[in-house]
Amino acid sequence: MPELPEVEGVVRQIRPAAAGKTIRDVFVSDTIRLSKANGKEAIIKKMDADAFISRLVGAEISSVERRSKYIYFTMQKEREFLLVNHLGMSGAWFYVDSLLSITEEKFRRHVHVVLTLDDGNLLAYSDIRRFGEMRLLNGEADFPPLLLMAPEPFAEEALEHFLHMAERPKYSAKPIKEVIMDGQVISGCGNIYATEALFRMKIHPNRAAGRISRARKIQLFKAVAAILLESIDAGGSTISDYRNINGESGRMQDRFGMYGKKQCMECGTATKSLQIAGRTSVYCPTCQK
DNA sequence: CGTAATCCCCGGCCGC
DNA sequence: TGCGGCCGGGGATTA
Repeated sequence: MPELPEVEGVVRQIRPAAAGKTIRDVFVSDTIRLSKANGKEAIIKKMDADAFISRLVGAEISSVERRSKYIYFTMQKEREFLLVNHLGMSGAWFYVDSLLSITEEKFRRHVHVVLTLDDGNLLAYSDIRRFGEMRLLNGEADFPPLLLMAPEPFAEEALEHFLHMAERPKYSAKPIKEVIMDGQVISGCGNIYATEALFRMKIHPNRAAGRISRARKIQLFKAVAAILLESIDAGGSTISDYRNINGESGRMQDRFGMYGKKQCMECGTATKSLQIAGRTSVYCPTCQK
């Protein structure tokens, strides 16, 4: 499940492959077409497959950037527009000369969008569970949730934003884990990195945000940002379906102290898990208070 | 208008 | 081998 570090890795690989290239052709899978014909919003949002294709064909990809867990492809055609992609649970990009070059069958058989570039290669989007999204926008304002995202966690104003948001009344009674996973509070921190940051800080995931001192909140925010950076350096985490565009796995999962663990890596106590905001939250009942 | 709860998009995977 | 149930990011919808 790609979070900020995984998306960053993908963007760093897509950028040199895609930037400056022009899209010659676009393929959308029959699965997506059928799903949309049945009234579902499968991957391609708010637009039918043919409109999606005709808007993209002939566009030049002028830049590829990450914003939170989203990938922004800036396109130039008659006018500038954006292709905004979220990888959801299982989205993955491949830059290949042929779909047959995607060696892992479970990725190859779930390729749903293919951009044929003017260098003859393909940018293929695979999404096993189809929780990913693609939107064509004239700007962020066309999709208001983008405007509400917290600043990038490494931006100077991110800490102040975090404190301001986390101290709002609506968050004070909520479990701290739910608060740091809220994209309007911190960008890009999902279940994995929230779990790890709380473990490092020895904070119980269910502790009410309002019952954590400002000093501890500052430390917690810094722990989240540090772990995200560490993971970027390690090539991200590979949990189930994440691959980078070369089909490679990351290494950050080898450094987890808590996520997916049966025993605490610090004290050996059996870990516990509970549901917070609908997500499994693992913690050490001895270390985390 | 803001907030909270529920629904939904899916197939790999696990346990029986 | 078959099959039911679980899991989850986050927007949309409903209350």
